[in-house]
Amino acid sequence: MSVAPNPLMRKLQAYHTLGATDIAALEALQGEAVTFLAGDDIIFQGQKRHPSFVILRGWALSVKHLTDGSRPVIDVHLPGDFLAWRSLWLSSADRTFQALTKVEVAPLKTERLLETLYKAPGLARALLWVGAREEAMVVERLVSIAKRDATARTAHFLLELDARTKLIGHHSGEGFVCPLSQTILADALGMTPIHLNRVLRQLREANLLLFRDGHVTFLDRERLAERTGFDRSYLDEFTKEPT
Amino acid sequence: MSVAPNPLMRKLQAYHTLGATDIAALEALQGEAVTFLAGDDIIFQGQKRHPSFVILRGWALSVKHLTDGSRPVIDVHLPGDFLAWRSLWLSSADRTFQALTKVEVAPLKTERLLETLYKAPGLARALLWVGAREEAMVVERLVSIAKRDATARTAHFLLELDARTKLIGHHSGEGFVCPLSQTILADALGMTPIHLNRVLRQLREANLLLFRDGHVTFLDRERLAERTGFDRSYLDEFTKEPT
DNA sequence: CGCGCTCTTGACTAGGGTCAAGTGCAGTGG
DNA sequence: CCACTGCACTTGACCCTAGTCAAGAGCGCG
Repeated sequence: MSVAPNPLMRKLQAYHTLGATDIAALEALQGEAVTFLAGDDIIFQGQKRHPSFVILRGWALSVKHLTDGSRPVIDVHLPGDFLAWRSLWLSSADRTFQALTKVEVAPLKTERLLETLYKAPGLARALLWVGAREEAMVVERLVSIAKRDATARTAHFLLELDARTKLIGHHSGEGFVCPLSQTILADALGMTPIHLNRVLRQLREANLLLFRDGHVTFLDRERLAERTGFDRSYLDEFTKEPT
Repeated sequence: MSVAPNPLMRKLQAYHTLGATDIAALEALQGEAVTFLAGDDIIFQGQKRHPSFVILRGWALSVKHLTDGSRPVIDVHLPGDFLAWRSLWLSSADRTFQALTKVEVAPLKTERLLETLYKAPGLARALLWVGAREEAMVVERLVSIAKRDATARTAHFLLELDARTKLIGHHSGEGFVCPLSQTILADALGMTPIHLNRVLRQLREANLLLFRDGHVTFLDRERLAERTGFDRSYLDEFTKEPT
């Protein structure tokens, strides 16, 4: 598996053509890289005037602290993803971002953001696209948890990660490296690790996919998509050229 | 119940002070009002180069068409809310927006958006806040469906609508006018209308809230929040002054 | 008057949660 | 080298929340 030198650039370029101005503006937005170890909090819920980052290497999670003490997983974040850029405009961070693996991130210099975007409209368009795509993913997960059963939900999420890792080049063709434990994956899918384990066994026994030793391997994407009602058009949003 | 003349302005001003430039820019963004009747599609899923609107009067829904033919409700939209502004940057609308009641909307003129925001930074800040707040609500609903039981979920959603209607002045102090049918509300909460009906009965018999004749009336917000594990700090995000 | 829609309630069922026990392995210290 | 601990994973048995099926009431409307 080859690792792209710059996942963010790769992701943006997969969809929009960036000019020299845009690329320079994007690079000027990023500060010096910082490293967090697995388990570290990168930004914590309630933090005021928190920074925002873009992930260079490694995976992160966002979790939400509830009053009952539980910490459900909201999302997973891959290289090339932004962390907490929305909540920059709230009074404080609305969730905690933590390193899932060792993670390298670059802080975003957002003081002159509006000016930067005005002067680099190609970059602006690409970033607005990223924002819209993120919302589409959250909405898709909402639908997934509300309407689909545990098996379809699991398959759907793993197929989404399949597309996301492809987009940044972290993909082998057969599958991808996935540092999520079953416990965390179950949490992100709104079910118990015990039940996820049963679902994964069924998928494995049906020769649809393997989730093992930190690798997800698809044995039959077609049948998987069909059996779990996976909506192809939803993935197209990620790759299709806009009008 | 009094209806504010301009719900959007009221919502933005509740949080940010807008200068004359910002207000002029906001008004210049809006085109001439259009009316849709209850049940009409305002923007449909898959529509390319779709418009975006701000709601002046009435309630709207966004629903997602799935391959199995079902149409789960993603969100409800109140006066002062934007419709489909995120998906402007995708190749097509990712969901259908439909009028729940008779709805009056103003189209947004987004051609010169970046320039407008650059020249009216106060407005930019307010709109970024709106976007962040919307994401926070979707995330909250995700958590709700994933982690909370039917009763807590219902109470949580109605308390959220309570806060939203207050913000735009569509509120009586005791409760608010709610044109949602039990069928639609159940759909938005990821449960069956039958079960929602049972939940509402329990809440009514416990003297916590009434949902009747298109009105939601809170009998005991304190006890409701406590019994259902409602997170107060989540609501603060909507009203607290930022740093 | 009858159709259709929302709401209501009851009886039954099943998907997935809870509880419990056990395996395998990596790290740590004796 | 071998306990010992902790964590991730696995599986079985049982149970409960919420879905499904069914029937009926109330009401607006052509």
